[in-house]
Amino acid sequence: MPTIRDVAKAAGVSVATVSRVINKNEYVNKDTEQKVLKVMKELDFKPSLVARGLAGKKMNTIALMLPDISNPFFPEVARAVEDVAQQYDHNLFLCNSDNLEHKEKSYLEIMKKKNIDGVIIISNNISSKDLEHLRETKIPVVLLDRPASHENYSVVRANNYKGAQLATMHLLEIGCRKIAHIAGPKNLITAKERLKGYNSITNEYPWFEQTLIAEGNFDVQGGKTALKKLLADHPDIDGIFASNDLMALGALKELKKMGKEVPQEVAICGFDGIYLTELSEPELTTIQQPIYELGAKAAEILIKKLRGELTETKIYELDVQLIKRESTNGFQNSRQDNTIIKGVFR
Amino acid sequence: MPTIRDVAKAAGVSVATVSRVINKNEYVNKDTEQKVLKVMKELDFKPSLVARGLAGKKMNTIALMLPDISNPFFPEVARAVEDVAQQYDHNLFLCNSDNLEHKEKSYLEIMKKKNIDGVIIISNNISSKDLEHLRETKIPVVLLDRPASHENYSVVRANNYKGAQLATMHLLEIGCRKIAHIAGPKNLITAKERLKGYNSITNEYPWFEQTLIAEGNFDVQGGKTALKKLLADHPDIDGIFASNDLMALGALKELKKMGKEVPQEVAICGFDGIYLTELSEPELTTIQQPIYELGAKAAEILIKKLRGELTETKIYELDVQLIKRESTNGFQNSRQDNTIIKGVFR
DNA sequence: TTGAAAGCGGTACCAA
DNA sequence: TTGGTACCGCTTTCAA
Repeated sequence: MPTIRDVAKAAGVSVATVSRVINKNEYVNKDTEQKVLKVMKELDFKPSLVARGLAGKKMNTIALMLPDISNPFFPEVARAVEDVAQQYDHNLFLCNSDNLEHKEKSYLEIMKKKNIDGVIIISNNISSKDLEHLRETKIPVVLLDRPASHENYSVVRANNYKGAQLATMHLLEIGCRKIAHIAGPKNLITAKERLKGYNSITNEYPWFEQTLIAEGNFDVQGGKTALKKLLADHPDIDGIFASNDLMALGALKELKKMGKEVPQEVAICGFDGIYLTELSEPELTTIQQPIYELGAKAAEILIKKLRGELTETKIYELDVQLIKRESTNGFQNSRQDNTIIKGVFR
Repeated sequence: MPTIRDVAKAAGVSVATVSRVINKNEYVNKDTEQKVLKVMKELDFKPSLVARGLAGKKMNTIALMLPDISNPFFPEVARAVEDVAQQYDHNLFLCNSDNLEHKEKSYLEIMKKKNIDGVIIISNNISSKDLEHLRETKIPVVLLDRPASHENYSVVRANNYKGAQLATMHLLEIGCRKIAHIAGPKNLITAKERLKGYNSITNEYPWFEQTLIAEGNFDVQGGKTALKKLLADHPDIDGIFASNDLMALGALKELKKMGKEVPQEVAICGFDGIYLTELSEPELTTIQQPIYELGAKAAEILIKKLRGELTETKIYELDVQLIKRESTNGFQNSRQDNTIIKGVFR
């Protein structure tokens, strides 16, 4: 690989001049510029980004830290981040943390050592301390899907609370009269907010009790287990709002196995809007998060930050949307108390 | 961030000595070593990997180039690659190529400029020329899921031919008497091999004809479209082998919509063994590729190569496995010619 | 408008 | 066993 010196020599100019041509930010005589460009072509010169990085420039690399790329929610985020990064001539470092603090810390260290320009973090347990540590190094951070509590960082997230309300209200509106919730892990803010949204609606109903809430681990198995528990306690459940789609799909499977018809006997609604929800049978009603947009927004903000075009740190809350599909369409209300809901909603 | 010179000064030794302590490959006096280590702790010294890279060392970064991380097959590969990379203290560059040649080329250029140590490529159209170009730079390459034709590169792939045979034979064995194939894109070697495998079996049967093969685009929609075409031409199809799981799932959906019972009327088998196959209703019989292992193997080979521990370039063909599930379990053979198959298989 | 040269933060060779 | 220092390939003053 030819170096900048080779080019300079071949073009009969100084290294500095070649550098100027490369970076097009200082005046260079048109003729010399042409000459240099020509030589660069001929030699197939490719400037070393490593050397440039050492000389104080950005490496044009951002990192995306997430729990597990093989979990269906994240690939779409990653895709979005990479698309935007590419658009701005940046590359993507992928970090699977498994939500393990030591892996997260280790990655943060590596980012410093590799002069990563910025990082998008999706994590539940990054401590403020670690983030502060990162901040000393001036590496811009964007938090994805995280709480508002980190005042010092930009946060991109979806409106989980409202989404949960939409889901619960939808189940009520189609006639469900005993709606359970399969909640996510307590330590996840997103899960907590969805639970709150569910609570804010169901609280007002006489049939509501705490045992209508079961916790799952955001995966398919968690949904199955939670469903079994719920149905054991409350055989008359006729509506289920699961805190994410994977658990909803698990619950769906389990209901089938138990011989319950969905949606005729039990209606079910998920959260996230991952691709799988269109493939299940019946197709799953869900609260669609703008997954791609979340990633894209985070990437845009990050890149603007590290370009210095953006300094404010604020919260970007993206809107969610109810997608009605088969798993709630066709529910048969077999009870008499149709009127309860009306009193509440008007 | 403190530099190596800061450490040297604070410890009262030379830069060279500090470097020796860092790299532990030359003898250093125990006492000085301790002293230096202590100072490094105190100053929270983190050696710049960029500087090290410029000085001729490896960047400890490998790239994974694939069509689209949001396609369900790839995240698991990526996960495997990253796990192994991490194990060997390497990081992962993620490149979505969308199978677009210009994106692939552009990424290869960037890899050179960033001193990427090695790359795993999953692509259908990387030309040998591009690869040769990469080879000049001595960047080791491992091809994943690609043809044997690239004699100069290590290749990791699954036994597609055998897998297709397994699938087809399974359908025959459960009693199917007219088996169609939803093939993948003609330009994909994997798809071609699966088609060959299907052909090798069905060729021998009187009912076989070319119109029992329809081509899809390896996605859900492709499966739907292909199925409609097949059933229009051959309403009596009772078995379907799809070249990948997504198309099988699409076909499944479409069959449902048309009122055909799966597996009672039509049995169906996919290929890949992605996670989705366990979630569909009915659960999908499929040929399981060792997806994670494919990625892990590729990463291991690559890292061994760039460490110089491996120089031979060969083909690693991993075994596939038939996973029998509901989509073929319970097929009802309504015909009389049960005996045909027996003649062939014994 | 261009060139010379001092870094950037390490590695590694040569001496001592 | 250690220190001095050229060098990796580029950027960026400072002068010319």
